Amino acid sequence: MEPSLTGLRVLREIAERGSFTAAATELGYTQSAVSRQAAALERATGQRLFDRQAGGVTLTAAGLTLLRHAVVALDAVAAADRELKGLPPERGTVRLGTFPSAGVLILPRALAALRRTHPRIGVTTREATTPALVRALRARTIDLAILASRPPHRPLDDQAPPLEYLTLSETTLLLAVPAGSALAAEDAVELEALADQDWIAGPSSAAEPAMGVWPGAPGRPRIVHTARDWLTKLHLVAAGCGITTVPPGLADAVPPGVRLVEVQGGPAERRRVVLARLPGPCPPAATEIIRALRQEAARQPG
Amino acid sequence: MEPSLTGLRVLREIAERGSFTAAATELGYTQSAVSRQAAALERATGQRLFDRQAGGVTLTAAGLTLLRHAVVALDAVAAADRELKGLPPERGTVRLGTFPSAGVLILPRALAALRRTHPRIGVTTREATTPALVRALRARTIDLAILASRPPHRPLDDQAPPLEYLTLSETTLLLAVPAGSALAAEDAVELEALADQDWIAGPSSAAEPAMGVWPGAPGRPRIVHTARDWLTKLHLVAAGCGITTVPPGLADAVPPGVRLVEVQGGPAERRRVVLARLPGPCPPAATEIIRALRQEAARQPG
DNA sequence: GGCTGGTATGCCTGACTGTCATGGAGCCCT
DNA sequence: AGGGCTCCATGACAGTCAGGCATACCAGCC
Repeated sequence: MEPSLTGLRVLREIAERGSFTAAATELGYTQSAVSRQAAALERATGQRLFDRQAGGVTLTAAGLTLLRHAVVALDAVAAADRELKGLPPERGTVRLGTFPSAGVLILPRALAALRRTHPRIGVTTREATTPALVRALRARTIDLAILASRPPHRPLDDQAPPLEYLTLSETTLLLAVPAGSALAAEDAVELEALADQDWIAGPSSAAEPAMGVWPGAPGRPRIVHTARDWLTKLHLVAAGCGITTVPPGLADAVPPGVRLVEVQGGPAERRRVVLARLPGPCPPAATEIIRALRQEAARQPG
Repeated sequence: MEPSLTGLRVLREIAERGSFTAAATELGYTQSAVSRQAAALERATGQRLFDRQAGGVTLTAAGLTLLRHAVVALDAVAAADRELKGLPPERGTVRLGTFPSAGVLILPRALAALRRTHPRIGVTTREATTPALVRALRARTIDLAILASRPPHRPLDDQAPPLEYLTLSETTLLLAVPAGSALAAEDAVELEALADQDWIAGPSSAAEPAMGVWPGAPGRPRIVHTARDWLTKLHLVAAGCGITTVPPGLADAVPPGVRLVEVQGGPAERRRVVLARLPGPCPPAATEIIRALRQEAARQPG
């Protein structure tokens, strides 16, 4: 037997989403259909391709090799489709994945600079969580990923081949407080002052410590709002609804009524913005984007 | 809708065989199945892919572009299959197609030389008719083809992109006669002496003038034997059953009882041995084979 | 005008690929 | 420890599709 094209597409989606169910909803299938397709693939290849663990699925080594070839095949039929429709053959466009807050300042500036110097290079971007971006890199659905990393800066997965990382900038975390509040009186506040505060956090996932709350703040954080969007969070802060953490890259973008202060007395909260890609030859369009991103990152030091 | 993998495989086979029926028998299908697959492909792409003419099928421009991508996809899944089975990933092996008599001397010597200088390069060969080889080149089922060409040396098909040709050697035809016969008395015979002779021809096809009979020989040739195999033909000559034409490359291989003579008085019968390939980058293994073939061709001048 | 290549198509069956509904295994939180 | 959640597997079923078979059709050729 032989793997089918839809089987390969399902494989790619599973690799990218990290779970059968997510892949199913993404493809418009039922979870059971995806499960069957996965089983059919394993039957066709005669090997275990998926590591079913609680909470998701990762690809085995065999699954990764099949994925590598599957991407080639799927891209070929997609290219055929485009070419037969008379569309240009997708030349030189780079697919970029970013973690949510990268899209606020670094990315648009770098892209604007790139468009000035290399107007022919096409870029598409996609926002997603860090693990989703890592999976998308491995599924070759994106070419480059801008990720956030906190110490200790470990590799983001342990699959082979290891990803290549390039640090764009290294920053320290800031605290956004309402302009009129007591916390805004000085340029820096003490860690102890953060006890008994209302916090505005990001979408809280069970695994990660809630983004937006200062790590190591004393006491139990009282999360009163959660919002994905930076602008929402900052306006909540301006409205006096709470405080939250922000990367310094946003310094130029804070609305009136919000003040950014440093936090003293705890361990320095250093974050890295990291560019990740699969090892291997780098197409020229991608190197140009990397250059533009590094230049822009250097321009606004953390 | 989307073309299926089997559809693409059928497309490749049609391109290579030049007819639905031939593709069907090759794939173990019925002709009707192939016809339906072809129709499904055209439905999926929304374009006419095949030019149905009497006596066979050629690909349209759209068919050729689809074929180009189809080959990539099919190779990808084949490579995945190999790799998952633990086989080496088919690196550097070149698929060579030859016309029947190339296999006698040029090819084995060139391959022997190549194995001495580059033992790592793998070569597979396949013998077929000239049009089949041209189609196989276009279907990317072979990488290189050794073809025979007679004047006027036109391109062997009119599809795009045009094939690249490289003349390996240019020879003049010889006549194989029984050693004891009257024709063997001199080094050369007159064209008129070829009237009223028994001829040993190749498999006669309706389209081509029978191979083996001297072109322009006076009178109607009397074909008493037909044989594909060179050794068979030469032994028939040795047995006095008739005479036939041979390329001079076989000079070293004639069995006792056979003499090779030239023919005077007619137009020179010049043949070329031509190496053909699709335009585009040439993998290093292929260039090595080309080098070996040219070297061997130069060693035994026609 | 029959014959010999070739392709297209109506009819049928078996397989496959989906959905629906249900069951079972971990993990987390209380 | 147990309830609840999220995940994957699987039995039953239906619609579709891809094959085979038989036949019709078409063009060139003797």
